[in-house]
Amino acid sequence: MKLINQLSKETGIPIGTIRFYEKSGLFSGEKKQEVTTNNYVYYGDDVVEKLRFIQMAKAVGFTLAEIKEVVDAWYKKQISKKAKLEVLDRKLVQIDDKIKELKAVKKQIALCKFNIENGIGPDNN
Amino acid sequence: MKLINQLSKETGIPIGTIRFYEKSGLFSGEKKQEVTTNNYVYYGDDVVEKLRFIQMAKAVGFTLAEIKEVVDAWYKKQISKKAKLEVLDRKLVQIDDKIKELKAVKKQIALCKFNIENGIGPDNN
DNA sequence: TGCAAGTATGTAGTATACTACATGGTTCGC
DNA sequence: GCGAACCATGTAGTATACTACATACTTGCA
Repeated sequence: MKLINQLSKETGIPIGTIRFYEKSGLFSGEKKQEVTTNNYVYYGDDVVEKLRFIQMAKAVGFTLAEIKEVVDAWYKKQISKKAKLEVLDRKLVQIDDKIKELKAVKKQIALCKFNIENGIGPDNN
Repeated sequence: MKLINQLSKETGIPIGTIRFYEKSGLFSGEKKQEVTTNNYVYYGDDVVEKLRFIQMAKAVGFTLAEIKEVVDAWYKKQISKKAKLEVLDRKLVQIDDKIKELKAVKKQIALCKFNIENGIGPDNN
């Protein structure tokens, strides 16, 4: 079990951001009932995994709300199997769309590069 | 030459957002000097192209500032050929990173789906 | 034991990207 | 020629995602 500082060191995510994510319901740590002198919160390895997932998902343009959907689909017992699978299938479609769009952007930039290399300017100005 | 309303209809981007993008320096329309009764702004087909590019680039997590870099690399005469190509190469690397991350997220979600389908819950709770 | 470093809680401020609203002028169709 | 629809400008508000700061308590080490 880790304290927040260690969590931050392992993931590179600032402590303030981790607290913000926790407050947003993306995961939660636990207080140890055997410790009564303080109210420090401890986090398991699953939180490190979730943080890494959040990092990746954010980097490709998912919002925290969207990421929370996926995390809930995996961790919340209250949600039915069918509902979970629906959420995940929707995300997979979204991801494929994003990959398609990235390839389109890549193509555009490559074309743009080619034109610059060959001294071809834009149509206007 | 199009007015802002037509631009909005062609791209599906709200007028307010288009104005915001223009104010952010992503592109600019022009006033027609032969028209003196109003100060309507007209946009060329290049603006439609830029808007579509912005849409795609935003969908995959690029910020307007990052998008502006690319647009400037293509349209600004003041920037040297070398500097332009550097910007574009950096973006291409970023895009490849994003594609890699999307594939990693996809793998994670597929695994998550597999586990749910087979009734395997998460380690904790 | 003293004090730097770590932790919790809460509030406020910032950056980005819109979004809405108010005002005032213009154009177009009937 | 009049009203609906459109245009420009400006200001303010909202949502998201942090980021910083103040306060106060706790821990660990010299």
